[in-house]
Amino acid sequence: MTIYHNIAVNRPIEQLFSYAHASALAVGTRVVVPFHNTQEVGIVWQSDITPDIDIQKILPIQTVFDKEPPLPPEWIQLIEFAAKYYHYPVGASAFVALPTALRQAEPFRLPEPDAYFTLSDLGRQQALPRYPKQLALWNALFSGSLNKAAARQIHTEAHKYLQKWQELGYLKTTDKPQHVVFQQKINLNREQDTAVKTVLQQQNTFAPFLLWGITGSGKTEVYFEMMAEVIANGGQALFLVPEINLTAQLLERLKRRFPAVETTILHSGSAKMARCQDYFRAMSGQAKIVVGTRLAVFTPIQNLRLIVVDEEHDHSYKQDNELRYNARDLAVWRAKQANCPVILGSATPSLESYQAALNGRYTLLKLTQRAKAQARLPEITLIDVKRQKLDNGLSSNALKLLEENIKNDGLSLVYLNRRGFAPALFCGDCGYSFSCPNCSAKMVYHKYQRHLRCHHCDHKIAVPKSCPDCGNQDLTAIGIGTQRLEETLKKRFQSAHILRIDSDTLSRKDDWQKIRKAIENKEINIIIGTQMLAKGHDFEHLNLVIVVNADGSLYSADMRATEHLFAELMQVAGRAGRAERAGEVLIQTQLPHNPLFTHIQNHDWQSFADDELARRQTFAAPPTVYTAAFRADAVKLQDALLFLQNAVKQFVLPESVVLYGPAPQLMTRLSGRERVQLFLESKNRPVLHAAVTQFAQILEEIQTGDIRYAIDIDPYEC
DNA sequence: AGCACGCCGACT
DNA sequence: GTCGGCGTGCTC
Repeated sequence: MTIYHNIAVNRPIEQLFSYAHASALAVGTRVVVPFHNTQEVGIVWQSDITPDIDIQKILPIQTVFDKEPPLPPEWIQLIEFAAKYYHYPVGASAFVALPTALRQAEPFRLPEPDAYFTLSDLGRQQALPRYPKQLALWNALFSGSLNKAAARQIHTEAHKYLQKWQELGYLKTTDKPQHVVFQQKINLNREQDTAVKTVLQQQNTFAPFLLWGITGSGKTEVYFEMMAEVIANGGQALFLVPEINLTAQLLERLKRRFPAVETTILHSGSAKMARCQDYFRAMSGQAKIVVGTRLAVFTPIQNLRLIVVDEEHDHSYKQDNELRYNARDLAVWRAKQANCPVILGSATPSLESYQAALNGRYTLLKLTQRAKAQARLPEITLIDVKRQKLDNGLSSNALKLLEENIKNDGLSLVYLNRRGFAPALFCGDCGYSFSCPNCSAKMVYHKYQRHLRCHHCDHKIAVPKSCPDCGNQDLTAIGIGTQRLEETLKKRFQSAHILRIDSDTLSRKDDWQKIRKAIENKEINIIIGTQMLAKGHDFEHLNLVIVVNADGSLYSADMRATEHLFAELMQVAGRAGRAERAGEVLIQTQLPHNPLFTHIQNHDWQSFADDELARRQTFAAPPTVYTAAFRADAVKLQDALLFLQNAVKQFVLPESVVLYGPAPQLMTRLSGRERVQLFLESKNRPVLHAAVTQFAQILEEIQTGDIRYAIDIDPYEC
């Protein structure tokens, strides 16, 4: 008997390919098939089909990985949806979503089914261990059951003690986890409690929530409480965090709150095999909590009962290459598929989610109080730096506050989102500036590395001795970067301990632990930091934040720039005064009258969002309309431009779709290629989708030679 | 994406 | 006469 199957392969081509096998294979099975003149990994996408090509041409499937459980139908549906929605080939989409070990043409050996340990009756009568780590393990075994992986999360030497206690007869093993009892119950305030109860009432229905909670309002406790309940009922929870937020701090909190719950952490750093195991542990229902960055949204989860998307406004949920998906949006789709609640949480929600809450698609939950009653919101002061003389970018007010804070043994953060010594080097005579040969950007002056570097393509040149145009040797560094701030502050406060933290100083991963310790031990007076520091890292005693330059994005044409700046400033400001000591924030700006700052000073996200939403309405910008971007690049600008222009000529613009462009992108040159773009917008999503499909077809037909292009649905940059 | 096929310039 | 440039087209 011959059964035909449609197989998805990892190629950027739209079609599936038909192959023959002696028996019907389950959809989702991994296979190896002959393709072109090599072997390719494939996934059975459709089983038992009637092929639409000549049967003579159909080749047999070569290998079937039948020891692996097939990917579940829900996963196939999810990929299918993502591929269609983001206009990316389905085969390639599937392989973006798969852990690397499963992209290889090798069988994956499943880990042994886990044994679960719990205390036996004899064990329950024994005296408690004396050492804290052992005690923690004991407590976890007392209140629930643990497999080895979960035990190791509590105590790295757990296997030793498990063996010892088992030999003594203190333990019994089961193949199913015991009902899990939770150790500590956290006291929630009324708002937190209401949020938890509201969500839990809808446990078995698709229910999207927007959880708006000011910084320090205890969103994490709310998530944990809901997760606890869902897990106690036998379900699994998916917890998405932005890239930068997957910190040791969060993992410690999870471990403390869920000592006896099997947790899986998926991120780009985890080893290939480990990630693959996690995939299967989640798929089989073993892992109760799946934590991860955007990629984790594709984890197959057997009994998904709750999804949390923390910091839902964060742009790192959007992938900006290959399959350009937004994990937050796919999370909502998954919740609908699984009939479970999804919570999008943020102190500064995205306007998309806010609008959804306003028109009733999402339920809005509010946390307006700081969880620690004594922790007050920081006082925010604006400094108009337009007419003030600055000392290397710092106002006299800023310097005064820093000096006082050093005296008082406080911790200050000087925030500037710009690495290097100075963002540009100019000739003092003729005004020549050094630009990157590959990109439309100035080269950044790095004083200590003695080079100029492009922050977009990483092109480096030695610091020039003289102007190539007029020969003048007087070259001046214009503007302020973190290196220059560091130099200035070290000169000024010679006895203070000053630490610069940006991606230039933090090259090695383990550096961070040491730095954390030093900061927590109050060995540091001033931290100079970039965006890296703004998110996810709490330092209890941080009480002064100086924002050196808040304006960059206010001059930009990007609609979302303001939204982004607001979130960034709120986040940075939120670093201050988490403990009992009141925090102080100083923002240096040239545009103090921009209404954005009033809202920042009042800690008033909602007014900001209302204003901004009204503005978007008048400009017919997202989220009022849906958008799609088409970006093309070529070595010559003209080629890329003509490519899109020719497509427009053939395009039949549907009613209620608006076309903008094509025009050069904001950053026209990047890595030696010239980039142009075009937008389609519509109030109606299906209409837009149809228009995009039509346009994509034209592009595919006329694409030649050097031109590359990409489709970006719901783009962030526009 | 790969990889082969295919039709025009500089080489033993 | 051939080696090889990368433009075009196909992969069950």
